[in-house]
Amino acid sequence: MTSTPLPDALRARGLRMTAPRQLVLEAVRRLGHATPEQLHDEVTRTAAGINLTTVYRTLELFEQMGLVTHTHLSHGAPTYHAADDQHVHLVCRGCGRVDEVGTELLAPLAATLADDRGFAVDVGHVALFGLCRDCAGEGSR
Amino acid sequence: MTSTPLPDALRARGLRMTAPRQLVLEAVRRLGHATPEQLHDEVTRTAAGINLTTVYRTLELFEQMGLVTHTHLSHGAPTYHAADDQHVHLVCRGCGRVDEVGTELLAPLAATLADDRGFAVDVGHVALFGLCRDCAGEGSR
DNA sequence: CTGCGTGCAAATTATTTGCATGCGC
DNA sequence: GCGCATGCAAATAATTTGCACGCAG
Repeated sequence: MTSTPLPDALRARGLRMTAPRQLVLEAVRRLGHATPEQLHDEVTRTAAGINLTTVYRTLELFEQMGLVTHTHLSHGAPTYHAADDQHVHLVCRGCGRVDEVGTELLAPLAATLADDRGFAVDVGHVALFGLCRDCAGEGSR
Repeated sequence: MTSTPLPDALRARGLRMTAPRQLVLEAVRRLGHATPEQLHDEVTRTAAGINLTTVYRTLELFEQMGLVTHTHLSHGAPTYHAADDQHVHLVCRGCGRVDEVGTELLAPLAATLADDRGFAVDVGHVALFGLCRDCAGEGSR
């Protein structure tokens, strides 16, 4: 199920398989999308010895390796998620709720941009801001 | 050209028209999109006495008033731009260049999301990440 | 005159970095 | 055993806040 075997991915680069790395990746996959701090919390729940610093370093490493990506959802909270879990984020500016939709919705737009401007949109990195059904309703109050 | 008269907008809320506010708004409009620090630089070029703090406070105020909005373009750099200058940002992850396209490209997508999920996308707040024509070319090197 | 808005400096939060030790290979 | 990765603590960057004065209304 876990599409990318971590040990292999690391070995392929002459890097090492360690507990913190394993745990951080699992946390990323489990939480779906989370800030470095939230990930640290989650990891700490299992292994108390993990340092926030290590989470940052590990995330940076994983990002270079293409295992995770990060996006800015709300106000300056960088959010990490597994690269093999591609989806578009719908961030509600009213209630802060983050919803997800498949990337296929962006396909037409991506095609247009590629054709028109030669710009290759990274569809796994998209966050759209707006108002969800509930908050849009309240807005008309 | 300046579609919203600042003094009026401020007075309408019982707020005051001051030099810093005038300057910050002008800077936002002139730069198109910029970080708080860049705006501070720009403002300082004209009036040396303006404090970074004031820029932050003024931007926050303007945002509440709906005069400017902010988006996160690259890695955690909040970028402000005038609300009446709506466009979609195309951020190249290769060279960092920020391009702009009209919001009309998002219309079909926005319609689909509204119809499908009841989510009202704020099209003036969208940033799409990816690779521009130049960087996509180098990628195949 | 009356308070809002500003400048200044300090506080707070988020993130990065250096160094010595431990562990994977 | 060798060197990468980690933990710890301190450094740095980014943003916010408190207070007293000056200026807009």
